[in-house]
Amino acid sequence: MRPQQDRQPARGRPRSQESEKAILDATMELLSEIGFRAMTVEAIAARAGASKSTIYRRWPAKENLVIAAFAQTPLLVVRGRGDTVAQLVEVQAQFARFMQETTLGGVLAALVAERAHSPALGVAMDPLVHQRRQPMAEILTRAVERGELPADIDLEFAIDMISAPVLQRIMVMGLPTDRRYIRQTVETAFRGLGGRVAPAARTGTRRAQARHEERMR
Amino acid sequence: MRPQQDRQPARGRPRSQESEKAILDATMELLSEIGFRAMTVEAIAARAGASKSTIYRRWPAKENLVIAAFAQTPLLVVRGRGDTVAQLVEVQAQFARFMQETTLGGVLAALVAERAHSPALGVAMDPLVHQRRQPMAEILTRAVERGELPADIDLEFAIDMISAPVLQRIMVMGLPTDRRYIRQTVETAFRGLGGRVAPAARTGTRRAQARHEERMR
Amino acid sequence: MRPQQDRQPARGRPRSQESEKAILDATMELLSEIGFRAMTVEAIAARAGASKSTIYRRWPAKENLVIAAFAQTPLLVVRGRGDTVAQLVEVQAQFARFMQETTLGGVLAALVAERAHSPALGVAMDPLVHQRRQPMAEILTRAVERGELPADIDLEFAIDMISAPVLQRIMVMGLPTDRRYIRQTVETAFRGLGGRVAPAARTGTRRAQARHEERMR
Amino acid sequence: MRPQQDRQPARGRPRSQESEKAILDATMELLSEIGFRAMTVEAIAARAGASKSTIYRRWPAKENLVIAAFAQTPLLVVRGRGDTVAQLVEVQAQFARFMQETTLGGVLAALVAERAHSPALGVAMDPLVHQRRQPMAEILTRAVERGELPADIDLEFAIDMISAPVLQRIMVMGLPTDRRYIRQTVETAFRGLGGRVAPAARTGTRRAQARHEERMR
DNA sequence: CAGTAATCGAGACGGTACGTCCCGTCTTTAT
DNA sequence: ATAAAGACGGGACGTACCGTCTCGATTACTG
Repeated sequence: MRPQQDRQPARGRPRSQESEKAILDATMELLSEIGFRAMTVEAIAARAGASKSTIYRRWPAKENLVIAAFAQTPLLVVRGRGDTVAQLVEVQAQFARFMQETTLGGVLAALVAERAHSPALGVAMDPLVHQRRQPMAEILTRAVERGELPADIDLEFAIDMISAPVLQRIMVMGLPTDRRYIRQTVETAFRGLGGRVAPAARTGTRRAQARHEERMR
Repeated sequence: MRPQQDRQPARGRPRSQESEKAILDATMELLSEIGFRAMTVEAIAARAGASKSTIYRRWPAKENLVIAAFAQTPLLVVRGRGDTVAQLVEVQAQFARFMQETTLGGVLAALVAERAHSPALGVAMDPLVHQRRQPMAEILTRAVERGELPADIDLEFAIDMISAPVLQRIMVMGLPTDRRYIRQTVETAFRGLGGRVAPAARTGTRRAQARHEERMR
Repeated sequence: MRPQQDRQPARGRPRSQESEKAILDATMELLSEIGFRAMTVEAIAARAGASKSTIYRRWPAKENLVIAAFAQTPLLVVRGRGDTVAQLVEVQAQFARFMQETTLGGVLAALVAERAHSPALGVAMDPLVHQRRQPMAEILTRAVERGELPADIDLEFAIDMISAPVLQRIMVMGLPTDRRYIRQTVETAFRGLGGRVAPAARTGTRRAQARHEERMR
Repeated sequence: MRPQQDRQPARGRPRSQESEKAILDATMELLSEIGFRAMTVEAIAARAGASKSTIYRRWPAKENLVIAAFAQTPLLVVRGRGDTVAQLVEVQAQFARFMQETTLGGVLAALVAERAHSPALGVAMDPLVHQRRQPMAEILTRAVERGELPADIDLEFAIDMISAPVLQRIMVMGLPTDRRYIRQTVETAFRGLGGRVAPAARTGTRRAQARHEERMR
């Protein structure tokens, strides 16, 4: 994943960065328009104004090309504003918007499906997966420091709990997912993980739980 | 999903039920061995000892064949034993075992990916998705009746919260998933949803939360 | 080279004879129009209204396809009329006309060039080569029987001497070749081989033929 | 055919003569080893230790490169020794040896095939063709002067008759060709052309003809 | 002796055709 | 009417070369 070895001064004609960008852009466009399986390398080359050999010189297969296209999408940005739940909702909402606006939910599913029978693909995808989880890890770490979450919490597990419902709804169920749903999942997971939800963030579900707890006493 | 039944007395040679079974079995085997994309209809026909036309006469395309193969897998069984969390854990564990033993996690991902660009496939898959969620709905309904969960809970949302982490871990992350992880997710989600966890089911995370709550007071 | 084994009653859909003919015809047309190297299998398929797989199912490579196309050209016909030289001229002229009208001289050269590095191609071409020489062998045999040529003549060598100049001029030199040139080569070779050229036929087969027709009345 | 000479004193780095020789040598080697069509410019460059641009700077296409490689082969040498037939046999044998030792028969065929659809190539090849025929023209001219051949003989036609059988056997038929065969063809053609064969040169065929002529009387 | 200019190697570029593979359909004989 | 067999038109695959085009590094002559 390192950019290059910065070794020998690069002999021969250097690879065209314009071509590379055009190819990755065309890939993202076609991915959105017609999906992973229907997308052909020939169509990518045609749209990018490049040749097939230029594509295959860089990426050994369609999967790797798609991963590279994904990798150049903007990272999720963590804004330190708001309480922990609000920050988590923000990150999840960014992700949800990206997946739904570009119909890339299905692409991720396709990559995931391929990975089941191609270990190399798994290795190539790992950095992307962790990149997406990193912002949440930071938010949760700060929450632990502020005493909003148990000190001995398992971060990876916590991220699973918070992110899984949104990912499942978008990618597996293919259903539209709005901010209200995201807030609900984050709050429920946060509470289940032992988090202290700020009173101002209370929502319908929150109130329902409060009523329920009252009855329990 | 059933083929044409209750029709007129069937003219000509009747369709061979042996062939149909052999085709579906071969499909499941090949799905497990080489995955959805690498699997060809010709390979299925060869392994099943059938001809391609026999396959295409029954299912219009590869996706539908795979759905049919999935549809004949055993349903999840709900055993009324144990408390609510134990029952949910049992159902999830059954599902996890099935997905991991047969490497069908990737197949589900492939179907999901295809559905993104094929509405017809979505329609065909819906019954399967709901079938899998039905046992959990029953368990949760009983839990509400016993007062273990808020009366106004959104059942579909609750199922999302409980099932998503396991599905994500198996299908999206491709990681092995044991009963301990399943128990942890179910407990955390159950608690987040306002559920009353039976004392005997306490685990590490549960205790950590207890300690945390103590400190919070 | 045998037509078929006439074995098992041919299961499955039989190969289309129309396709086969269309492919061979398209091959001959393209061969004449643009030559062997410039001719692509895709162009043949397009013109024949067939698919590439239909072509590759029958012939493993372009060379074999071209040989097959050649093989369906009409055989040289020996007419027993006239004296030996006139018959030889007639056969050579038929061949020359065929090679020049269809510009297949270059194709034969291409096949010959390929054969140098492909023994299989040599084997495939052999029958064609001998087919072309057979009529001349018959004419020469009759000439020997009539005492017009030495009894112990080497037939293959004689054919070489008679046919080589015309073949060289058309194929190697690429020059137009008329009946006068053909007559000259045949007479010269025939004389060199010890043939007795009928005195009356010297200035032209034309007069010999006139005499022959007189006798016919 | 000479490159630009007598021009201005040449600015910039001069072309490398070592590269040029290495390229032509590599071309001849590969032609012999794998033939014209299988030979790639990249393979020539690799073997010659040159780059493709160095090749294309000198020759516009593969065909021209091959012609250049041919052009540097040694010319046929005429030795004035022996009678006319012996001299002709010597020249033909030199040519046959060269074609057979280096398997360049096939290369010549490939060039000939290309020329059929590329007039420019024909022009480029012409000097080579005439070079090969020139020694025979000289021998025949001397034979005419000595009265061994008719004074009104057509030189080009005579060369066709003498050289065609050997060329056909080597290049078209791809058969090994020994000195005996060459002598036979030259004698037969020479006799057919009205030549007076020296008594010492008599061979089997010659004697057969003698016997035949005897019977004719 | 510092430019200047053409050549060198390397290798990426847009193309084009290759021969293979599989799709989903069609056509045959046998049951 | 359905079965197995297998040919069909179609179209994408990934590879291999084509002949062209940058690159930085040489290697002469020129001023």
